[in-house]
Amino acid sequence: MDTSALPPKARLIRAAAQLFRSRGYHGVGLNDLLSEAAAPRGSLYHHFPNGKADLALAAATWASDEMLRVIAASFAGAETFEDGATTLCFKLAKLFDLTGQQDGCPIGSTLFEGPGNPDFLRHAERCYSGWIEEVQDHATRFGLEAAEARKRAEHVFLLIQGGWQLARARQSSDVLRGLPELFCSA
Amino acid sequence: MDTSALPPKARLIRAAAQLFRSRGYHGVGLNDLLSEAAAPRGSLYHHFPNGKADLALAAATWASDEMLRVIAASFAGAETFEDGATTLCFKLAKLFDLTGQQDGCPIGSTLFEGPGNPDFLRHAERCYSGWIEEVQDHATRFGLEAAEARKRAEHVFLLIQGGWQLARARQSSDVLRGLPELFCSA
DNA sequence: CTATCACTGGACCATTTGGTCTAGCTCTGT
DNA sequence: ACAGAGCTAGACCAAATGGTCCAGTGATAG
Repeated sequence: MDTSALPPKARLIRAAAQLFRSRGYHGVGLNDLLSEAAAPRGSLYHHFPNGKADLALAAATWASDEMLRVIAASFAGAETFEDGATTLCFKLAKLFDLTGQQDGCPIGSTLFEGPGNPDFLRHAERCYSGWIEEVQDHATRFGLEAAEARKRAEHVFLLIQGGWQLARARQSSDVLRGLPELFCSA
Repeated sequence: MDTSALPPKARLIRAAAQLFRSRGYHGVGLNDLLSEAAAPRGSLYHHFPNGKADLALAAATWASDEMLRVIAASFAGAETFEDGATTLCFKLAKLFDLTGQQDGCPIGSTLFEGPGNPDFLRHAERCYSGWIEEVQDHATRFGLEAAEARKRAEHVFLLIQGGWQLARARQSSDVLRGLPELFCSA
């Protein structure tokens, strides 16, 4: 992805999302961040007055929105709920391979570390809820009753989260590709 | 847990396991670590020549062994596989509550950050494999055929991993307690 | 043309980071 | 009693960290 044409703020967000996802919030220094984004220090603190923390929140939001788009795209051409969820798993597997096979959930990696920062956890909760609701909406669209739809959506969410974790440890996207077998038999 | 009577090496490992689990590898400084363990710097580098990295590996091993014990205990008095797995989820929910409702998987939090360190990922993979095999063994013990046992074990593992993540974001152990509903209907 | 403004560039700073080193302590076995 | 290993204590260090500050720059509005 060539980001050199984007305005600095967007470059910062993308660089942050990418780096945090693979090394975690505390694992990324401002120097890494700024050189990756090819932006000077001043820009960061102009666009994000609270510095690293603000940037992390923005990066998480951006990554979360991307994820929503992936979910929507997966279910767009689906015939059934299982069909859409399966496509989603395969898309994520492909993404996992593209990003070097060692990135976890963009939200978790970015936000699960600021101990004294309740904003981080609250934001993570909001992102995750958004994902689950998006999947749930597609489930109801396929005719599932509300409670059942929620259950199926959470099931898929949990499997994907777990799958990311295991895929990371194994450095293999096969885990993600094997997920459909688990929620289809249900 | 009173660790003041333990030898310094054990105190370091326990403190490391606890701190890494809630703040991640890079989120914990040596100062935090040493003051939590009430051990001087010299001890750390005597017992763990490679410093923080060695300690993290040791802490992960220790945490992984604890987890194996929890799994074994959960299945010990179980009548069926689902029974044991359910007990496991409830035990983990309790543990989650006890540790302040914001700790994730001890392995993931500790080992998924050292970017240039392949040992970390390999070690994580070994720990996870150990957990899955332990669950799988109990599944076969209850009469499940090998392939089916592995599938069920992986399913439970993935749900628990995902559950940890979501529980952390929601700061609620209810997610963990709701997992049995998902693997029992399968 | 010029005043204003959002933005950039980078020098600079206090603090913290992970890590080294060595003097001395405390156990052991003889 | 003594030697020597095993271990502890903490002073010390270079490098990196997140953050501040302000002089400039370029575009836009009057």
